[in-house]
Amino acid sequence: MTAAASELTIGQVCARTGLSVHTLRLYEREGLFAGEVRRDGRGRRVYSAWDVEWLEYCMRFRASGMPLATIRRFAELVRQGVGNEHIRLKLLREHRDVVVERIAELSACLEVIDFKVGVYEEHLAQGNAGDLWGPP
Amino acid sequence: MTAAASELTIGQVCARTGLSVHTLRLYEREGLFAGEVRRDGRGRRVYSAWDVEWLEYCMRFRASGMPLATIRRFAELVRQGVGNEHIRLKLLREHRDVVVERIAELSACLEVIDFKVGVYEEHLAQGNAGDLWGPP
DNA sequence: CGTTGACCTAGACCCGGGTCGAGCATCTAA
DNA sequence: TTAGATGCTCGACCCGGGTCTAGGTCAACG
Repeated sequence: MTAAASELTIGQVCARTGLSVHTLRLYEREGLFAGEVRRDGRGRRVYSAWDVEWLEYCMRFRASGMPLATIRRFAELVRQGVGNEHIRLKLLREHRDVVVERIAELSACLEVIDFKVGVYEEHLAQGNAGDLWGPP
Repeated sequence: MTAAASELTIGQVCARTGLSVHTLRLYEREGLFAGEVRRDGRGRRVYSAWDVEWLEYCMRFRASGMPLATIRRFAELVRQGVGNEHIRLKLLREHRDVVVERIAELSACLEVIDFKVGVYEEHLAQGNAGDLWGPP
C-alpha cells in the first residue's frame, strides 16, 4: 500500500518537480530546504506536500537567477520561524528588483538583436551583394 | 603621438568596453572575433574600430545569455565572408527566440515573486501573528 | 641608467551549479 | 532465491566563463 499522498519519496518528488535525485540531495546538503527533510525508518527521505511547495518556489527563484546561497539565506530565515518576516520581505523585494532589472536588460538586448535581424532581412530581401559586417 | 583613433591598444579597448584584458584575450583565443586581431611590430594587439563594434555586439549577445560557443559560430560565419547571410540570420533569429522565451520565463517568475511579496506585505501590515510559510 | 608601466604567453586556479559513480541496503516480483 | 528497482552516502568529475600568476619584452620617463 502507498503512504498518504503528502508523504513522498525522492523519486516521486523528482517526477513532480523535474529535478533529478542528485539535485534534490544537493539542495538538501546546501541547506535550501526550509524544514529538515524527514527520513523514514530506513533512512530514506520523506517529503511532505509543503516541502514540495517550497521546492516549487525554490525552482522559481532559481529560474529567475537567484543563487543557491540566497535561497539558503531565505530558507534559514524561514527555519528560524516567526519574527523575521520583514527580513524575508526585504530579501524578496531585492530579488524582485534584480529580476526587473534583468528583464530590462534582456529587453534592451532584444532591441539590438531585432535591429540586426532587420538589417539581415533587408540585405537578403534585396539580394544585396557586399559583406554586411566585415572589416571595412 | 597617438595612433589613429581606430587603432586601439588592448588597454584602450578595456576602457571602452569594460571588459578585462584577460577576458579580451580569452575571447580571442576562443575565436569570438570576426576578424583576426592584428598585431603591431612588437606583437601587441591592435584593435580597429570595427573590432570594438563587433565586441559590443558580442557583449550584447553575452548579456542576453548567448554562450561563447554560439558567438564563435557566428563569428566563423562572418569570417567566411559573403554568402552565408541566411545562416547568420537563422542563428540570430534563434537567439532572438531564446531571449523572448527567457523574458517570458522571468516575467512568470516575477508574478510569483510579486505574489509572495504581497503576502508578506499584508502579513506585516496587519501585525499578523502565526508563521507564514512554515510546516503545517 | 634604472625603474615603471603596458603589454605578451602559457597555464593554473576558481566558482557556481550540477552530474555521475562506486559500493551498499532494502524491498518486491518472477 | 535471485534479479531489478529504488534508495543511501561520499566523493569525484564536468562545464562555462572567467580571473590570476609567473616570467618575459619593450619603450619611455626622471
